[in-house]
Amino acid sequence: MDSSSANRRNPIARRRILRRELAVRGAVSVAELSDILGASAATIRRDLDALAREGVLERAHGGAAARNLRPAEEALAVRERKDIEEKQSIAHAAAGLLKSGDTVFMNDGSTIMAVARELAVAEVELFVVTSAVNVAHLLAENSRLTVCLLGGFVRRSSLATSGTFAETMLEQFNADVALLSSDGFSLSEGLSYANADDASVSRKMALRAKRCVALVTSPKFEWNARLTGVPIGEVDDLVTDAVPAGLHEELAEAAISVIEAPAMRAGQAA
Amino acid sequence: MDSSSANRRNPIARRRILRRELAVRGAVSVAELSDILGASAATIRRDLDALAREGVLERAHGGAAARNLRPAEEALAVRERKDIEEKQSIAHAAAGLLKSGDTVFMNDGSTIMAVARELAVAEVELFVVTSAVNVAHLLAENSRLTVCLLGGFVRRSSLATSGTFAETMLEQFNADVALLSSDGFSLSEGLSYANADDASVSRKMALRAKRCVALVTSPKFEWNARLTGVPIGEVDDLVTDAVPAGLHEELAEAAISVIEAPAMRAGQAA
DNA sequence: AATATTTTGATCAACAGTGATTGATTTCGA
DNA sequence: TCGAAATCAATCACTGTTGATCAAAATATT
Repeated sequence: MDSSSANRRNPIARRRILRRELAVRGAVSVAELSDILGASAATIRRDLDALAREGVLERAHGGAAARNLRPAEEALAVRERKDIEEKQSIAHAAAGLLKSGDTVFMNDGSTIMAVARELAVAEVELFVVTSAVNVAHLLAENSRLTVCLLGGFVRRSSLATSGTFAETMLEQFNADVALLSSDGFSLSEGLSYANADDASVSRKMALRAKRCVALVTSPKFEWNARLTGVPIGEVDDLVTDAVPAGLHEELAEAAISVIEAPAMRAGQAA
Repeated sequence: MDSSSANRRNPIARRRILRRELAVRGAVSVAELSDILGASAATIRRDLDALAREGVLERAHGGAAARNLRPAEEALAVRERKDIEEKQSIAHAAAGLLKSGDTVFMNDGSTIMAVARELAVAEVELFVVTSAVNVAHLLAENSRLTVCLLGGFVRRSSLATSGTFAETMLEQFNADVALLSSDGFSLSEGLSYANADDASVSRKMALRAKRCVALVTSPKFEWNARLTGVPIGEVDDLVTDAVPAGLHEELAEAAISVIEAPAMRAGQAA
């Protein structure tokens, strides 16, 4: 009724109806749509292909299905996929800094998750304190590692715990190393975060660890996220895939030792 | 209703329903799916094979089992698969006891994980406090649920947190309902556990909740595990697939209300 | 008004998804 | 351990879908 009245209309209107129809029904067939919208199958197919390119839906033989990855899951999945190579080499280098017996803080984020994957196959024995549920989930399966998970509310977007519980608990630990990722990094603001909980937990980790190692992928350089978490003075080491030109000297002045681990696209050394 | 309306449709929609079915039930048979989805067994088999290649599930003769569990920890996976139908119907019944706004304690174990799967697709809004990392991991993705994870050491065998941290934290909550699984159940010893941490956390949950609901699969009846966790007096409700003959009266005397949710092997009501 | 650009619908050969059939394989109960 | 029943992989024919191409129509541009 509603839809048929808007038949013979322009592409934008048609696609809007199409999207709504898809949202309501979850999945639609080309034939149905052609019927509802009064357009030929060819047109519908073109629409669907376009919307698929936009990522709104998933094409299938005979029709399409709405993309309902849960928002959180999708966001995480996308983040996981970004700059994978860079994150992996950073993670590998960072894991190399740890030695058996160390107590390690790890906050959350896709770079940290990459470190966790490294640790899962490494041979060091560690005591790991983390706020990331997925990191704990992965590492707890390993007998070489003792995993302590900070308690508190689990945030949907990042699957990390936060809040008073987490911070109070954190205050009872003293770590050798804190491995910290962030949303932004600059010499003026240090490690910055889009989320207040992340910022707060990360700062506390930095303060309570002897050595603070920042894991920063190159796109994050010279970018300040909303909140400053760890001031630059707290940072001892910086692990990154590539340091922007001109930053080397300033980092040296700030007494930050830099470990460069360039991403290896194809081949890689053992 | 939900599934049948989207029947005879495109592959993606079908596979999505299939995945959801799998997520909720933990395991599915080709015959059931063929019935539910209105597709031939050949098609279902092709779907399952495809999803198995994606690593979503594990193929088996006659059906498939969910595999959202980590690749490791075989023991957990095995326990997960034991008495699946019983656990599912218990989980379904237990989930039905909860109403929006409730604060719920959940300990850990495969039965509890089954409840989590139910809650993931249910429509209640809850505040969930749990010691199980995998439960938190699953539920945190859901916007209807606020998840609070107890902190502390993550045990490898069960992927649950325990220790002083967890217990101290637990003491700050007051719940409406505690959903508790156990390793053994008897009228003399109540809920018993093989692990001291489990016993201790569960007891504390029972004490701090207005209503204590025990989830017990029938093989656990009249079996006392090493440690008593929750004394029988604390138990208000018992959800189980089948109560052994003769136990009904004694349970009534102990003022425990029994909810029997027999396992459904093949057909199931919508 | 004339022309360029985009959108649309029709046609058709190639193709993918489905269900049925078959004979091999596995599972389960006796 | 054996045999019956269920499940499987492989194959085939059928149907509906696809993408490409092209001409007509609608729309925008000059």
